[in-house]
Amino acid sequence: MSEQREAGEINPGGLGYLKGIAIDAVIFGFHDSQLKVLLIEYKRTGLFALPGGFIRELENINDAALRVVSERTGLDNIFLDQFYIFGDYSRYQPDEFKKIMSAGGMAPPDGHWLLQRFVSVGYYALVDFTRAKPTPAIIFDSCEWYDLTNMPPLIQDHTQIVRKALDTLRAHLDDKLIGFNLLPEEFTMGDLQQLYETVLDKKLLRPAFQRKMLSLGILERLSKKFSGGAHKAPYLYRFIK
Amino acid sequence: MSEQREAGEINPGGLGYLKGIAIDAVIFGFHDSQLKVLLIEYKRTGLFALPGGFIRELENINDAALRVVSERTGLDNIFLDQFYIFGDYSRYQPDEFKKIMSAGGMAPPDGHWLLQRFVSVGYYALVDFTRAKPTPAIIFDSCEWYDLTNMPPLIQDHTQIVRKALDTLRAHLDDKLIGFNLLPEEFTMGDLQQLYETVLDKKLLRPAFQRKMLSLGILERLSKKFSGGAHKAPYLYRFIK
DNA sequence: TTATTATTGTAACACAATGATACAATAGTT
DNA sequence: AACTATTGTATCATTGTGTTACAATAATAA
Repeated sequence: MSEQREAGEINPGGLGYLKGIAIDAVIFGFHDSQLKVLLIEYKRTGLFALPGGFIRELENINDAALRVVSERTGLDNIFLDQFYIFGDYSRYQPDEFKKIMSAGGMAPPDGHWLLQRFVSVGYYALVDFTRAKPTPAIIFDSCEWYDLTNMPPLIQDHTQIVRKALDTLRAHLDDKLIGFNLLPEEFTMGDLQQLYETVLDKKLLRPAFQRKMLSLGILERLSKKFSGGAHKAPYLYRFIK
Repeated sequence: MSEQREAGEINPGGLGYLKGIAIDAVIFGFHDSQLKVLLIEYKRTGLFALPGGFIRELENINDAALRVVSERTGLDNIFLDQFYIFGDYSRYQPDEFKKIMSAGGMAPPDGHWLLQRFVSVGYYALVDFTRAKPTPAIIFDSCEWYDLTNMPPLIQDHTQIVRKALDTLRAHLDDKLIGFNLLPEEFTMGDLQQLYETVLDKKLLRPAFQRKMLSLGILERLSKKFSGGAHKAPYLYRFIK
């Protein structure tokens, strides 16, 4: 990241990047029975946004998205899925970006490539909260986790992008079996159920949930046990694949 | 379409269109127990491709896709869904497009905007085969239906785009109840089952299929009957919504 | 050591959904 | 009026899920 140009960095010339296309990443984490989203704050603006970036001229879009998520979380081998492209003309709000660039110490001319209309490719990522290391870029004041239920207002249509990402996550949670990407390597059945209940925002019946999960044949019981409170200790599980 | 510039038309200056982004539409039809795809053939090239187009500077991407499908089929109120954006660098094959433009009577300079790298937003449409009127643009030799199982080779990655569209259609057929968009207004339970069997490429049990469909409460029995062969006549149904 | 307590793992039953077979009800044809 | 192919649906078996119940712990307290 030292020599190489960062995705979040504003490149005055736009050299080396595709114009008119950006990537926005909804990076989900799970902690304390809460779904979290990683948000960045542009320097000296108080404006919050999804981590994003641009696509290099020789780069696949999916690789650019991996790069963006990797730069913000420090993680590789991430679950990442492209879920929608946001291409309404009404997204085009150059004033907001002008403010961001000005606060960043640039006086962008009106025809600047970053002030033209942009289309955003939306990706959502599922990461292990305990392993992610939120990392701001130079032009950010911060890069931190926020409760999904307690996000600050976001620039542009980023709030709707988060909303659509959540809808997609919910729809895919069961049939694509992607939930475990949000958990650490080892976890209890209770952890897994809490994750499902949080994502789907509804209570599930414990016996049915356990039966279903075990019947899928994707869980390895580690025969180890927890040491916790005054009660029977749960088994730890690991996803096999 | 006379005054207004067509989406399929090659615009030498690229004025009025977003650069670097195109739309490709996989337009599905259903006829004779076969899934059909609408393909165009570029003039004097023998090159087949998906109907596509570009996005006007003031146009929403979804509207551009509607326009493309409408121009090729003559239909409005179409079921249309954006399913993926194809953004690999390896898609960039300027020679193929150079050939198309040359055959169209243009000698494109090397820096021409249509010879730059493009990203394609993939849409799939479900239309009533009996109502669609395939309509070529000026630069096409033809615009016709092809059996999904018997398509000519397509330019670029268009065959993969069709493949991914079909995967998406299969995944959504049941849970989004979109199949009826491929049928005419009135149809028999047998028609509907044949459609499902063709799309999913597997046999279904007649009693179970009928029970399931009727239990959904989305079918209106028209109490009319067919006059066909030497057997009991089936009811006609219509989707209600 | 032995109760106590909270929680886990799973058995057991009810109910719903689906797979599969059977058969009566036709719309023609012979 | 008998025959034939197909439709509509009843029926039963099987599977999956919702729900209740309870034995098996892992600490803590007596």
